[in-house]
Amino acid sequence: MALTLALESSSSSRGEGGGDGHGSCRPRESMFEKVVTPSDVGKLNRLVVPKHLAEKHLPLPGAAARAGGTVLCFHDARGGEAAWRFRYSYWSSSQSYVMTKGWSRYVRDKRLAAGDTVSFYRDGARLFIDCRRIRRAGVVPAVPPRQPQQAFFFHNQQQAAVQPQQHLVVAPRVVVVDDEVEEARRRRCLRLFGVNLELELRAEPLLLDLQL
Amino acid sequence: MALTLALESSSSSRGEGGGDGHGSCRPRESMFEKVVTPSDVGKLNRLVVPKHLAEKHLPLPGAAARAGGTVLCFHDARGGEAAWRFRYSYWSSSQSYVMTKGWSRYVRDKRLAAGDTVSFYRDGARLFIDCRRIRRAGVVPAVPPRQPQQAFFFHNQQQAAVQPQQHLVVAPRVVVVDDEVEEARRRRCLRLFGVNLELELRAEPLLLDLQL
DNA sequence: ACATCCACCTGGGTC
DNA sequence: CGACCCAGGTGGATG
Repeated sequence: MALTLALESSSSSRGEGGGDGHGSCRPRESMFEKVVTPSDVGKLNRLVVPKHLAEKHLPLPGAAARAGGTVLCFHDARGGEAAWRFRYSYWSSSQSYVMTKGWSRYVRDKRLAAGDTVSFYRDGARLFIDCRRIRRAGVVPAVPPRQPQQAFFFHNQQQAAVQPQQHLVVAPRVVVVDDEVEEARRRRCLRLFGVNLELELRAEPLLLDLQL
Repeated sequence: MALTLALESSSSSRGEGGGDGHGSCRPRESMFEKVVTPSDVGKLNRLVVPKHLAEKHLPLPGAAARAGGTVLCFHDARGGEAAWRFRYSYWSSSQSYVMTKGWSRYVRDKRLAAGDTVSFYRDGARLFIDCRRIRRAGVVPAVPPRQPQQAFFFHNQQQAAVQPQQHLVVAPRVVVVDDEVEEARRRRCLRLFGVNLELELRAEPLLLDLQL
Protein backbone atom coordinates (compact mmCIF):
# COMPACT_ATOMS: atom_id res chain seq x y z
CA MET A 1 0.00 0.00 0.00
CA ALA A 2 1.57 3.23 -1.12
CA LEU A 3 1.36 6.23 1.09
CA THR A 4 0.00 9.39 -0.47
CA LEU A 5 2.22 12.32 0.25
CA ALA A 6 0.15 15.46 -0.10
CA LEU A 7 2.33 18.50 0.39
CA GLU A 8 0.62 20.49 3.08
CA SER A 9 2.94 23.40 3.31
CA SER A 10 2.76 24.04 7.03
CA SER A 11 0.13 23.38 9.59
CA SER A 12 -0.13 26.26 11.99
CA SER A 13 -0.53 24.03 15.01
CA ARG A 14 2.87 22.76 16.18
CA GLY A 15 1.48 20.69 19.06
CA GLU A 16 2.68 17.19 19.63
CA GLY A 17 -0.40 15.97 17.90
CA GLY A 18 -0.14 16.66 14.26
CA GLY A 19 2.32 16.55 11.48
CA ASP A 20 4.52 19.57 11.72
CA GLY A 21 4.21 20.50 8.13
CA HIS A 22 7.28 19.13 6.51
CA GLY A 23 5.23 17.56 3.82
CA SER A 24 4.77 14.17 5.32
CA CYS A 25 2.14 11.58 5.66
CA ARG A 26 -1.35 11.52 6.89
CA PRO A 27 -3.16 8.65 8.35
CA ARG A 28 -0.91 8.42 11.36
CA GLU A 29 -1.64 9.21 14.91
CA SER A 30 1.17 10.66 16.90
CA MET A 31 2.50 8.47 19.66
CA PHE A 32 5.09 10.68 21.23
CA GLU A 33 7.98 12.98 20.63
CA LYS A 34 11.25 13.47 22.39
CA VAL A 35 13.72 16.28 22.40
CA VAL A 36 16.87 14.26 22.20
CA THR A 37 19.60 14.71 24.78
CA PRO A 38 23.33 14.79 24.12
CA SER A 39 23.48 11.18 25.25
CA ASP A 40 20.75 10.20 22.83
CA VAL A 41 22.86 11.39 19.93
CA GLY A 42 26.27 10.65 21.43
CA LYS A 43 28.49 7.67 21.75
CA LEU A 44 26.13 5.67 23.86
CA ASN A 45 24.33 4.67 20.69
CA ARG A 46 20.94 4.49 22.29
CA LEU A 47 17.79 6.48 22.66
CA VAL A 48 16.15 6.45 26.03
CA VAL A 49 12.39 6.33 25.64
CA PRO A 50 10.74 8.00 28.62
CA LYS A 51 9.18 5.25 30.64
CA HIS A 52 5.60 6.48 30.72
CA LEU A 53 5.63 7.03 26.97
CA ALA A 54 7.21 3.66 26.33
CA GLU A 55 4.72 1.81 28.43
CA LYS A 56 1.83 3.71 26.94
CA HIS A 57 2.74 3.50 23.27
CA LEU A 58 5.39 0.86 22.85
CA PRO A 59 4.76 -1.75 25.51
CA LEU A 60 7.21 -4.61 25.66
CA PRO A 61 5.34 -7.83 26.42
CA GLY A 62 7.63 -8.60 29.33
CA ALA A 63 8.48 -11.92 27.85
CA ALA A 64 10.06 -9.96 25.04
CA ALA A 65 11.72 -7.70 27.55
CA ARG A 66 13.35 -10.64 29.25
CA ALA A 67 14.25 -12.12 25.89
CA GLY A 68 16.48 -9.18 25.14
CA GLY A 69 13.89 -6.93 23.60
CA THR A 70 12.57 -6.91 20.10
CA VAL A 71 13.15 -5.20 16.79
CA LEU A 72 10.85 -2.38 15.75
CA CYS A 73 10.62 -1.27 12.17
CA PHE A 74 9.81 2.38 11.60
CA HIS A 75 8.97 3.77 8.21
CA ASP A 76 10.42 7.09 7.43
CA ALA A 77 7.65 9.65 7.75
CA ARG A 78 9.26 11.62 4.92
CA GLY A 79 8.54 8.73 2.65
CA GLY A 80 11.09 6.83 0.69
CA GLU A 81 11.82 3.19 0.99
CA ALA A 82 13.89 3.74 4.07
CA ALA A 83 12.77 1.67 7.01
CA TRP A 84 14.60 2.12 10.25
CA ARG A 85 15.04 -0.96 12.31
CA PHE A 86 15.83 -0.40 15.94
CA ARG A 87 16.36 -2.87 18.67
CA TYR A 88 13.99 -1.91 21.41
CA SER A 89 14.52 -3.29 24.85
CA TYR A 90 14.21 -2.74 28.53
CA TRP A 91 17.29 -2.30 30.64
CA SER A 92 16.46 -3.56 34.05
CA SER A 93 19.64 -2.12 35.45
CA SER A 94 18.52 1.39 34.69
CA GLN A 95 14.82 0.57 34.60
CA SER A 96 14.51 2.26 31.28
CA TYR A 97 13.35 1.56 27.77
CA VAL A 98 15.89 2.09 25.06
CA MET A 99 16.39 1.81 21.36
CA THR A 100 19.86 0.52 20.71
CA LYS A 101 20.97 -1.25 17.59
CA GLY A 102 20.23 0.81 14.53
CA TRP A 103 19.72 4.02 16.43
CA SER A 104 23.17 5.43 15.82
CA ARG A 105 22.70 5.01 12.10
CA TYR A 106 19.56 7.07 12.27
CA VAL A 107 21.35 9.76 14.23
CA ARG A 108 24.10 9.86 11.65
CA ASP A 109 21.93 9.76 8.57
CA LYS A 110 19.57 12.40 9.88
CA ARG A 111 22.37 14.46 11.34
CA LEU A 112 20.47 14.49 14.59
CA ALA A 113 21.87 16.80 17.24
CA ALA A 114 21.03 17.40 20.83
CA GLY A 115 17.90 19.46 21.10
CA ASP A 116 16.38 18.12 17.93
CA THR A 117 13.05 16.36 18.15
CA VAL A 118 12.19 12.84 17.11
CA SER A 119 8.57 11.94 16.60
CA PHE A 120 7.01 8.52 16.58
CA TYR A 121 3.76 7.84 14.83
CA ARG A 122 1.57 4.87 14.29
CA ASP A 123 -0.86 3.90 11.60
CA GLY A 124 -2.40 0.73 12.78
CA ALA A 125 0.43 -1.72 12.95
CA ARG A 126 2.67 0.49 10.88
CA LEU A 127 5.19 2.60 12.71
CA PHE A 128 6.68 5.86 11.54
CA ILE A 129 9.53 8.00 12.67
CA ASP A 130 10.30 11.56 11.88
CA CYS A 131 12.60 14.23 13.20
CA ARG A 132 13.07 17.94 13.01
CA ARG A 133 15.96 20.15 13.85
CA ILE A 134 15.86 22.75 16.51
CA ARG A 135 15.41 26.35 15.53
CA ARG A 136 18.90 27.59 14.82
CA ALA A 137 20.40 30.97 14.33
CA GLY A 138 21.95 31.44 10.95
CA VAL A 139 21.15 30.42 7.45
CA VAL A 140 19.44 27.33 6.27
CA PRO A 141 22.09 24.77 5.44
CA ALA A 142 23.05 24.58 1.80
CA VAL A 143 22.23 20.89 1.73
CA PRO A 144 19.06 19.80 3.46
CA PRO A 145 20.12 17.63 6.38
CA ARG A 146 18.16 14.63 5.23
CA GLN A 147 18.42 11.15 3.86
CA PRO A 148 21.50 9.00 3.37
CA GLN A 149 22.71 11.40 0.76
CA GLN A 150 26.03 10.51 -0.71
CA ALA A 151 27.36 14.02 -0.63
CA PHE A 152 30.81 15.14 0.22
CA PHE A 153 31.73 13.59 3.52
CA PHE A 154 34.76 13.47 5.71
CA HIS A 155 35.58 9.88 6.31
CA ASN A 156 37.68 10.63 9.30
CA GLN A 157 36.25 13.39 11.42
CA GLN A 158 39.44 13.41 13.41
CA GLN A 159 41.33 14.52 10.36
CA ALA A 160 38.57 16.92 9.54
CA ALA A 161 38.88 18.62 12.91
CA VAL A 162 39.98 22.19 12.41
CA GLN A 163 42.53 23.78 14.62
CA PRO A 164 41.50 27.23 15.77
CA GLN A 165 44.48 28.89 14.19
CA GLN A 166 44.05 27.27 10.85
CA HIS A 167 42.36 28.84 7.93
CA LEU A 168 39.48 26.88 6.65
CA VAL A 169 39.11 27.10 2.91
CA VAL A 170 35.95 25.78 1.43
CA ALA A 171 34.19 25.98 -1.85
CA PRO A 172 30.39 26.20 -1.64
CA ARG A 173 28.03 27.52 0.96
CA VAL A 174 29.02 27.28 4.54
CA VAL A 175 27.18 28.17 7.65
CA VAL A 176 28.61 28.69 11.08
CA VAL A 177 26.14 27.62 13.66
CA ASP A 178 25.95 27.80 17.40
CA ASP A 179 24.41 24.76 18.90
CA GLU A 180 21.68 25.73 21.28
CA VAL A 181 21.86 22.68 23.42
CA GLU A 182 24.85 20.43 24.04
CA GLU A 183 26.04 22.72 26.75
CA ALA A 184 27.33 19.62 28.44
CA ARG A 185 30.39 19.87 26.30
CA ARG A 186 30.93 23.41 25.31
CA ARG A 187 31.90 23.18 21.72
CA ARG A 188 31.73 25.27 18.63
CA CYS A 189 29.99 23.55 15.82
CA LEU A 190 30.77 24.19 12.21
CA ARG A 191 28.18 22.85 9.86
CA LEU A 192 29.58 21.79 6.48
CA PHE A 193 27.32 20.10 3.96
CA GLY A 194 25.20 18.79 6.74
CA VAL A 195 28.14 17.50 8.70
CA ASN A 196 28.80 18.85 12.13
CA LEU A 197 32.45 19.57 12.74
CA GLU A 198 33.31 20.14 16.32
CA LEU A 199 35.93 22.62 17.34
CA GLU A 200 37.57 22.93 20.67
CA LEU A 201 36.29 26.03 22.36
CA ARG A 202 39.06 28.53 22.92
CA ALA A 203 39.26 32.04 24.15
CA GLU A 204 40.46 33.23 20.79
CA PRO A 205 37.83 33.94 18.20
CA LEU A 206 37.51 31.49 15.41
CA LEU A 207 39.48 32.38 12.33
CA LEU A 208 37.96 31.32 9.09
CA ASP A 209 38.55 32.10 5.47
CA LEU A 210 35.29 31.62 3.73
CA GLN A 211 35.70 31.65 0.01
CA LEU A 212 32.18 31.56 -1.27
CA MET B 1 52.97 -39.98 26.97
CA ALA B 2 55.45 -37.83 28.77
CA LEU B 3 57.09 -34.97 27.01
CA THR B 4 60.88 -34.99 27.02
CA LEU B 5 62.16 -31.56 27.77
CA ALA B 6 65.67 -31.39 26.44
CA LEU B 7 67.16 -28.02 27.31
CA GLU B 8 68.42 -26.60 24.08
CA SER B 9 69.65 -23.35 25.41
CA SER B 10 68.60 -21.18 22.53
CA SER B 11 67.88 -21.90 18.96
CA SER B 12 69.86 -19.43 16.94
CA SER B 13 66.94 -18.76 14.69
CA ARG B 14 64.55 -16.40 16.42
CA GLY B 15 61.95 -16.74 13.73
CA GLU B 16 58.42 -17.37 14.77
CA GLY B 17 59.40 -20.97 15.05
CA GLY B 18 61.63 -21.50 18.00
CA GLY B 19 61.88 -21.10 21.69
CA ASP B 20 63.29 -17.80 22.75
CA GLY B 21 65.88 -19.20 25.07
CA HIS B 22 64.11 -19.03 28.37
CA GLY B 23 64.73 -22.66 29.06
CA SER B 24 61.48 -24.02 27.80
CA CYS B 25 60.27 -26.94 25.86
CA ARG B 26 61.11 -28.37 22.51
CA PRO B 27 59.06 -30.53 20.36
CA ARG B 28 56.50 -27.87 19.71
CA GLU B 29 55.80 -26.07 16.58
CA SER B 30 54.77 -22.50 16.93
CA MET B 31 51.24 -21.72 15.93
CA PHE B 32 51.12 -18.01 16.40
CA GLU B 33 51.95 -15.13 18.65
CA LYS B 34 50.11 -12.02 19.55
CA VAL B 35 51.28 -8.77 21.04
CA VAL B 36 48.44 -8.23 23.45
CA THR B 37 46.47 -5.02 23.39
CA PRO B 38 45.24 -3.07 26.40
CA SER B 39 41.86 -4.67 25.87
CA ASP B 40 43.35 -8.14 25.86
CA VAL B 41 44.73 -7.60 29.32
CA GLY B 42 42.06 -5.23 30.59
CA LYS B 43 38.64 -5.53 32.03
CA LEU B 44 37.09 -7.17 29.02
CA ASN B 45 38.49 -10.49 30.17
CA ARG B 46 39.04 -11.82 26.72
CA LEU B 47 41.77 -12.31 24.19
CA VAL B 48 40.93 -11.62 20.59
CA VAL B 49 42.61 -14.15 18.34
CA PRO B 50 43.23 -12.59 14.93
CA LYS B 51 40.89 -14.28 12.54
CA HIS B 52 43.34 -15.60 10.03
CA LEU B 53 45.47 -17.12 12.76
CA ALA B 54 42.48 -18.59 14.49
CA GLU B 55 41.14 -20.22 11.38
CA LYS B 56 44.55 -21.48 10.42
CA HIS B 57 45.67 -22.89 13.75
CA LEU B 58 42.68 -23.18 16.00
CA PRO B 59 39.71 -23.89 13.78
CA LEU B 60 36.36 -24.15 15.51
CA PRO B 61 34.32 -26.93 13.89
CA GLY B 62 31.41 -24.62 13.31
CA ALA B 63 29.11 -26.88 15.19
CA ALA B 64 31.24 -26.09 18.20
CA ALA B 65 31.15 -22.43 17.29
CA ARG B 66 27.39 -22.46 17.29
CA ALA B 67 27.34 -24.46 20.50
CA GLY B 68 29.02 -21.62 22.33
CA GLY B 69 32.59 -22.57 21.66
CA THR B 70 34.80 -25.11 23.31
CA VAL B 71 37.40 -25.36 26.03
CA LEU B 72 41.06 -25.49 25.09
CA CYS B 73 43.66 -26.72 27.50
CA PHE B 74 47.11 -25.20 27.17
CA HIS B 75 50.12 -26.53 29.00
CA ASP B 76 52.47 -23.97 30.35
CA ALA B 77 55.47 -23.86 28.08
CA ARG B 78 57.65 -23.08 31.09
CA GLY B 79 56.78 -26.47 32.47
CA GLY B 80 55.08 -27.11 35.75
CA GLU B 81 51.82 -28.79 36.25
CA ALA B 82 49.92 -25.69 35.37
CA ALA B 83 47.42 -26.16 32.59
CA TRP B 84 45.48 -23.19 31.43
CA ARG B 85 41.95 -23.80 30.37
CA PHE B 86 40.38 -21.18 28.19
CA ARG B 87 36.96 -21.05 26.69
CA TYR B 88 37.46 -20.48 23.02
CA SER B 89 34.59 -19.31 20.94
CA TYR B 90 33.45 -17.37 17.95
CA TRP B 91 31.50 -14.18 18.33
CA SER B 92 29.34 -13.90 15.31
CA SER B 93 28.39 -10.37 16.17
CA SER B 94 31.93 -9.14 15.83
CA GLN B 95 33.03 -11.98 13.57
CA SER B 96 35.95 -12.67 15.81
CA TYR B 97 37.52 -15.51 17.71
CA VAL B 98 38.08 -15.00 21.39
CA MET B 99 39.37 -16.72 24.46
CA THR B 100 37.18 -15.79 27.36
CA LYS B 101 36.73 -17.82 30.49
CA GLY B 102 40.02 -18.48 32.15
CA TRP B 103 41.92 -15.86 30.23
CA SER B 104 41.81 -13.19 32.88
CA ARG B 105 43.37 -15.58 35.35
CA TYR B 106 46.27 -16.10 33.00
CA VAL B 107 46.70 -12.37 32.59
CA ARG B 108 46.76 -11.93 36.33
CA ASP B 109 49.01 -14.82 37.16
CA LYS B 110 51.51 -13.94 34.47
CA ARG B 111 51.22 -10.22 35.12
CA LEU B 112 50.60 -9.78 31.46
CA ALA B 113 50.59 -6.18 30.29
CA ALA B 114 49.79 -4.46 27.05
CA GLY B 115 52.62 -4.91 24.62
CA ASP B 116 53.65 -8.27 26.00
CA THR B 117 53.58 -11.25 23.70
CA VAL B 118 51.68 -14.48 24.11
CA SER B 119 52.76 -17.46 22.06
CA PHE B 120 50.78 -20.54 21.25
CA TYR B 121 52.46 -23.77 20.37
CA ARG B 122 51.32 -27.21 19.46
CA ASP B 123 52.85 -30.62 19.82
CA GLY B 124 50.52 -32.94 18.09
CA ALA B 125 47.33 -32.67 20.02
CA ARG B 126 49.02 -31.00 22.96
CA LEU B 127 48.75 -27.27 23.19
CA PHE B 128 51.17 -24.92 24.88
CA ILE B 129 51.08 -21.32 25.86
CA ASP B 130 53.91 -19.03 26.72
CA CYS B 131 54.38 -15.34 27.16
CA ARG B 132 57.19 -12.89 27.35
CA ARG B 133 57.34 -9.34 28.49
CA ILE B 134 58.27 -6.59 26.16
CA ARG B 135 61.91 -5.64 26.12
CA ARG B 136 62.31 -3.12 28.87
CA ALA B 137 65.18 -0.92 29.85
CA GLY B 138 66.17 -1.18 33.48
CA VAL B 139 66.66 -3.88 36.00
CA VAL B 140 65.03 -7.23 36.23
CA PRO B 141 62.04 -6.96 38.51
CA ALA B 142 62.62 -7.93 42.10
CA VAL B 143 59.91 -10.52 41.96
CA PRO B 144 59.94 -12.74 38.92
CA PRO B 145 56.69 -12.13 37.09
CA ARG B 146 55.72 -15.75 37.12
CA GLN B 147 53.28 -18.26 38.44
CA PRO B 148 50.23 -17.82 40.62
CA GLN B 149 52.10 -16.04 43.34
CA GLN B 150 49.85 -14.31 45.81
CA ALA B 151 51.89 -11.17 46.13
CA PHE B 152 50.88 -7.63 46.84
CA PHE B 153 48.47 -6.43 44.20
CA PHE B 154 46.48 -3.31 43.52
CA HIS B 155 42.92 -4.28 42.99
CA ASN B 156 42.06 -1.05 41.29
CA GLN B 157 44.74 0.20 38.96
CA GLN B 158 42.90 3.46 38.66
CA GLN B 159 43.45 4.13 42.30
CA ALA B 160 47.00 3.02 41.98
CA ALA B 161 47.75 5.60 39.33
CA VAL B 162 50.41 8.02 40.49
CA GLN B 163 50.29 11.70 39.81
CA PRO B 164 53.54 13.10 38.47
CA GLN B 165 53.95 15.60 41.26
CA GLN B 166 53.38 13.14 44.01
CA HIS B 167 56.09 11.46 45.93
CA LEU B 168 55.95 7.76 45.67
CA VAL B 169 57.09 6.02 48.81
CA VAL B 170 57.71 2.34 48.61
CA ALA B 171 59.35 -0.27 50.71
CA PRO B 172 61.29 -2.91 48.76
CA ARG B 173 62.96 -2.97 45.41
CA VAL B 174 61.56 -0.77 42.74
CA VAL B 175 62.49 -0.26 39.15
CA VAL B 176 61.60 2.65 36.92
CA VAL B 177 61.16 1.52 33.41
CA ASP B 178 60.68 3.11 30.05
CA ASP B 179 58.34 1.23 27.85
CA GLU B 180 59.79 0.60 24.44
CA VAL B 181 56.60 -0.43 22.81
CA GLU B 182 53.25 1.18 23.45
CA GLU B 183 54.53 4.33 21.91
CA ALA B 184 51.04 4.69 20.62
CA ARG B 185 50.17 6.14 23.95
CA ARG B 186 53.23 7.81 25.28
CA ARG B 187 53.24 6.92 28.89
CA ARG B 188 55.70 6.37 31.64
CA CYS B 189 55.46 2.96 33.12
CA LEU B 190 56.40 2.24 36.68
CA ARG B 191 56.86 -1.40 37.48
CA LEU B 192 56.00 -2.34 41.07
CA PHE B 193 56.03 -5.95 42.13
CA GLY B 194 55.23 -6.97 38.63
CA VAL B 195 52.40 -4.53 38.28
CA ASN B 196 52.61 -1.87 35.64
CA LEU B 197 51.49 1.53 36.74
CA GLU B 198 51.01 3.99 33.98
CA LEU B 199 51.84 7.64 34.38
CA GLU B 200 50.84 10.50 32.21
CA LEU B 201 53.87 11.68 30.32
CA ARG B 202 54.83 15.20 31.23
CA ALA B 203 57.71 17.43 30.43
CA GLU B 204 58.80 17.47 34.05
CA PRO B 205 60.97 14.63 35.19
CA LEU B 206 59.38 12.03 37.36
CA LEU B 207 59.83 12.68 41.04
CA LEU B 208 60.22 9.64 43.18
CA ASP B 209 61.27 8.94 46.72
CA LEU B 210 62.77 5.52 46.75
CA GLN B 211 63.30 4.19 50.21
CA LEU B 212 65.12 0.96 49.75
C1' DA C 1 29.02 -7.04 46.91
C1' DC C 2 31.78 -8.07 43.45
C1' DA C 3 34.35 -10.21 39.73
C1' DT C 4 33.74 -12.79 35.85
C1' DC C 5 31.51 -14.42 31.89
C1' DC C 6 28.66 -14.04 27.91
C1' DA C 7 26.39 -12.52 23.89
C1' DC C 8 25.65 -8.60 21.79
C1' DC C 9 27.33 -3.91 19.35
C1' DT C 10 30.03 -0.10 16.87
C1' DG C 11 33.45 3.06 15.03
C1' DG C 12 37.84 3.57 13.10
C1' DG C 13 41.11 1.69 10.36
C1' DT C 14 42.64 -0.94 6.66
C1' DC C 15 42.72 -3.39 2.51
C1' DC D 1 35.25 2.94 -1.44
C1' DG D 2 32.77 -1.06 0.25
C1' DA D 3 33.79 -4.93 3.12
C1' DC D 4 35.81 -6.63 6.73
C1' DC D 5 38.62 -6.66 11.14
C1' DC D 6 39.08 -5.94 15.66
C1' DA D 7 39.85 -2.91 19.72
C1' DG D 8 36.99 -1.29 22.79
C1' DG D 9 32.64 -1.34 24.63
C1' DT D 10 27.61 -2.65 26.66
C1' DG D 11 23.80 -4.91 29.84
C1' DG D 12 22.65 -8.97 32.12
C1' DA D 13 23.34 -13.41 34.24
C1' DT D 14 25.91 -16.00 37.25
C1' DG D 15 28.19 -17.66 41.38
